[in-house]
Amino acid sequence: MKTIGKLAKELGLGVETIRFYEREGLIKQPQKPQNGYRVYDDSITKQLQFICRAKALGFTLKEVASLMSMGGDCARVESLGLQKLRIIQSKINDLQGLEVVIKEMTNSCRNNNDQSHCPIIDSIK
Amino acid sequence: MKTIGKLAKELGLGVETIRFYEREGLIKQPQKPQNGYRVYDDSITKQLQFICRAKALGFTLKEVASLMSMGGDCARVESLGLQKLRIIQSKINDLQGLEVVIKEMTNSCRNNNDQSHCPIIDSIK
DNA sequence: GTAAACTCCGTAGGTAAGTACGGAGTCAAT
DNA sequence: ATTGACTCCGTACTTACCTACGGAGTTTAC
Repeated sequence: MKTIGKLAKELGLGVETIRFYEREGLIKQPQKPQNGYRVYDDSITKQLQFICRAKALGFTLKEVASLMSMGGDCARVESLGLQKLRIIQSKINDLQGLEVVIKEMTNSCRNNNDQSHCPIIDSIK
Repeated sequence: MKTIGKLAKELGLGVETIRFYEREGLIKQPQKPQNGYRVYDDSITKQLQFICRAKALGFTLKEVASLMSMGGDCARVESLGLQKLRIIQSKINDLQGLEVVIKEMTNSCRNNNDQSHCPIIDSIK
């Protein structure tokens, strides 16, 4: 049993962030004793770790909420995962395209001897 | 010479977006004749295309403003480019990591026969 | 026993890059 | 001459995800 500050510290989150997740319906407000302070047990830690991991995997908070509400509906979870996968793959593609373009640009810059203007600026114009 | 609506249409931008870029200092407010309407010549088209291209390369509007103010300082432009390149490469890395994890997760889902719970949800818990 | 640290709540602010609104003036076509 | 489209301006709203503030009550450490 711990209070919100300890929980936050334990997970590397801000107190406000935990309250925010509660407001957003990602976690439930725990029982509060006489003094009005939130008191958490260990199950909340798992839930918050779930949220953090899913976030790290690129899911938005809304999607995390969906995932959590799906319980164990494997087909639906899988479909959300596949959808994320497609998005991630297309992002990778885009970024690799950018990588090539920017590499070319900085190379042309490196080889430029004319101080009066820059091939990147010129080419982008 | 064209008014803001035509310019916007020509570039596929919104009128408000052009006004926004003006407010942000990316482009200058053009001369306005008696009626108060903005009137643009062709040089603005190049500037806005520059902005759009740089944005497509992953530069933020602030960075675009920097680039534009650098004139032809090749070394500085190159350094901004290389910095972007590093960011892009690390993003690609991260996303490829995610790709692997999500692939594994959806695969385990696909092979799951137990309807009562989902390996993705289980593993993330 | 008192000062520091913690918690409560609701609301406001911040970021990035726009997008929308409202009321007023202006221009083009019929 | 009137309708509809266009423009002006400043401000507020949007999305996603927090972060900060203010003022009050509570707990902990010395």
